[in-house]
Amino acid sequence: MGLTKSEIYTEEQNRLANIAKAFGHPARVAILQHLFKVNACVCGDLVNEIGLSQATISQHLKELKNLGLLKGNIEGTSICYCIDIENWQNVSTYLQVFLNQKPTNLGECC
Amino acid sequence: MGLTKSEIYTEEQNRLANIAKAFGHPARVAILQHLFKVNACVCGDLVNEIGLSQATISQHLKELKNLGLLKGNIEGTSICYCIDIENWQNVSTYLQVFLNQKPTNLGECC
DNA sequence: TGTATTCATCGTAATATTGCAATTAATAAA
DNA sequence: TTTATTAATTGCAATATTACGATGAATACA
Repeated sequence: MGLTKSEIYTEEQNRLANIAKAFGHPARVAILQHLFKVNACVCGDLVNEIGLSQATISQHLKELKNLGLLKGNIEGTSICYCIDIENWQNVSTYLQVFLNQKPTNLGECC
Repeated sequence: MGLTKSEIYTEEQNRLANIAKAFGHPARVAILQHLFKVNACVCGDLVNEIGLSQATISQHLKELKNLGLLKGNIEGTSICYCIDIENWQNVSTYLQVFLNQKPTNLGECC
């Protein structure tokens, strides 16, 4: 039905999936990479840097902000975006614990 | 238009996004967690373990296989799935390089 | 040879996501 | 005040994803 049944999963499973989903689009990867490089960037610069419309960039920024990965300072009519390093590390670590898990016992069949 | 414009992104950006997308659904997180725990598991067990139909589980397994995260051995009428540890580590490391990047210069505004 | 079991695939329906044009809101500058 | 600039929001269209029932393919067992 296209509707993810979030209620049958654990908190951790839903949180991991939500975090991963934020990185699951090349536009958001590109935005994050650019912000890491310049570490201070207004929305308009991102529109020029990446080949998408201002409206679309704004939507992707919103998703990244919802996860707490970005923070922004208002500078006149523009907003300067940066990576929220502290939160980035929290989110990043949470995902990396999952990525670094090992099998509890060696496989007997494969 | 609902169509991701992959051609405007770098190889790396597309690859990172594809990897992240595989982890971007709680059912796939749950499947991977279970496989890590028991390290050998047929599809039917996953259907019981997770509350989804056999058809849906099979679809999710396909996506994980496409990324090379799983390998399977045929055992009679059933298939035994395991984590492909070597490939898991390749994929995992690729994503973690991205997650562990640092800003090149300190932000001046945020 | 059936029959049962197990997983894959197909068809479908519904929700989610992506992308953009148009509009709105807010501030700066004239 | 008016105009310009910048970003957010809204509304729409199209593609993508999720989920399941039905069906198909392959093997084990009788």
